[in-house]
Amino acid sequence: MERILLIEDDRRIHKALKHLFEKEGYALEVAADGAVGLEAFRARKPSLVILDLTLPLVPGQEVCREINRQAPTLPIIVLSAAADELDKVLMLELGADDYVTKPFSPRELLARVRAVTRRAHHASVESPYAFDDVSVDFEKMQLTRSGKPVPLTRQEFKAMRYFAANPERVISREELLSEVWGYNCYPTTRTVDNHLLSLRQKLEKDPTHPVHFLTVHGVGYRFAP
Amino acid sequence: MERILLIEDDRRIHKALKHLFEKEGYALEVAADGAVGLEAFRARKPSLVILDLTLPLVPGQEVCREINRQAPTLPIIVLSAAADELDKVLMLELGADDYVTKPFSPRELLARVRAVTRRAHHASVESPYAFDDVSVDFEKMQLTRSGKPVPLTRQEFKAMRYFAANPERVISREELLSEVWGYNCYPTTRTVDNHLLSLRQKLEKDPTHPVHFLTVHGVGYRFAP
DNA sequence: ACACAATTGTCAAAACATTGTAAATTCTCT
DNA sequence: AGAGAATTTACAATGTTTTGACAATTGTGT
Repeated sequence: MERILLIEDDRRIHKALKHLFEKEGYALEVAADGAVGLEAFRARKPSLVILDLTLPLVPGQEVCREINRQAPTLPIIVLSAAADELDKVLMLELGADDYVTKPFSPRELLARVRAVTRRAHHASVESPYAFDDVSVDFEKMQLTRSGKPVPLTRQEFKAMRYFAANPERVISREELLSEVWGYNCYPTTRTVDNHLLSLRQKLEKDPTHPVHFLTVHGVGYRFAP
Repeated sequence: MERILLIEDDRRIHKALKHLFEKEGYALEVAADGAVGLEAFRARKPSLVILDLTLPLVPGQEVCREINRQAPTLPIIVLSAAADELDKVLMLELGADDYVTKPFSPRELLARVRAVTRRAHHASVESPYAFDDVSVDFEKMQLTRSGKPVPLTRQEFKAMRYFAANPERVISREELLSEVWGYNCYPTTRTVDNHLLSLRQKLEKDPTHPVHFLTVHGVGYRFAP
């Protein structure tokens, strides 16, 4: 999955972008200042960076130059306040691939991201998906079992989606934790089990003898459609 | 067919756009100044307006504001001579949906038109629209419930419209904010809840047990006609 | 087959997060 | 200035996730 690193201190922008980009299949990671941003860039190796110029501590220009030096091919989109009518040429020389002035619409930015990455958007598991008497519409976030709607919680849905995307493969708890729960989140392993429990109770005919959500002892779980 | 109203005094632009847009299946109507433009807007009910800022007689800003007031959901794309950032901010506040600076290529404008219409899902809500005992006329901005008129405010209307255009789909607060509230606007998410509250109170039989405006915990809202 | 260790299933309480709601405040038009 | 709308605030109500105890199960070495 495409990982985007957003280096920006305005939390409202985090919120505004987070949802849209995740809906469109990007993983958006956020860093609130330049130092954290550079660190995150090195640690997470994103496939694209969105960088605010007006950052606390380290100026955005520095960050831009540094990222560009370490990863010359990594696309960078720069955000700048409308006030500082900056030098576009200078930005491009620092390694930026495009720039957007605030205020901007999340969708405008998304369009630029698409343009810059120019990468086909693969619809991996997209709806509708079905197994047994269960059918899942990921787009609408609805799941029905023999026609009747079954409410799933957010985490259950995420887990279901991940299983659907990786059928028949054994998936470890650690993998589920990082893929479904997110990187910076380390709940007890019991958490995963409990969610599997709910999935079984909601989707298996006999929850104590699961047919679809199988456990592979000592390794993890396997989804058999 | 999608009807576009072009309010622009430069005849060369008329010519350049007319041909391309009609080839692409849009009906392009032209008004050469602001007064004629407003009249045409009222008479022809276009599904999108392309508006030049530097108009004779009535300034484009006025026209934009007026159109936005009468039809808050009608997409407006603004053309302006200079890349003046102040204008961009102002325009978006006046209700423009996108902004193209001259000189531009007709194809670029076409792309923006496509983007804006797709975003607005304009085609997918026919007016009058009806569900349950409610019927909505989005063009006249009127809503009746079992025949009796129910006054909705602007935001409520916009939200209603967005829900109607996206039935059954889970819509997050962020999506509502960026689609209904607009570009450079990041109100608290509680704002959305309060508007949902009003919609429920005005349109649900039992506002505390909504049937149409459902909440999907942890994700957002879903409209079920 | 047996005991033992490690892993997993299950439940319910606790911790946490999200949402509903009304009232207060700010904003925007007249 | 005043009315109505939009937004924020504050808190209550609700729903979800995590945790930890314990039971049940599986795997391993003898």
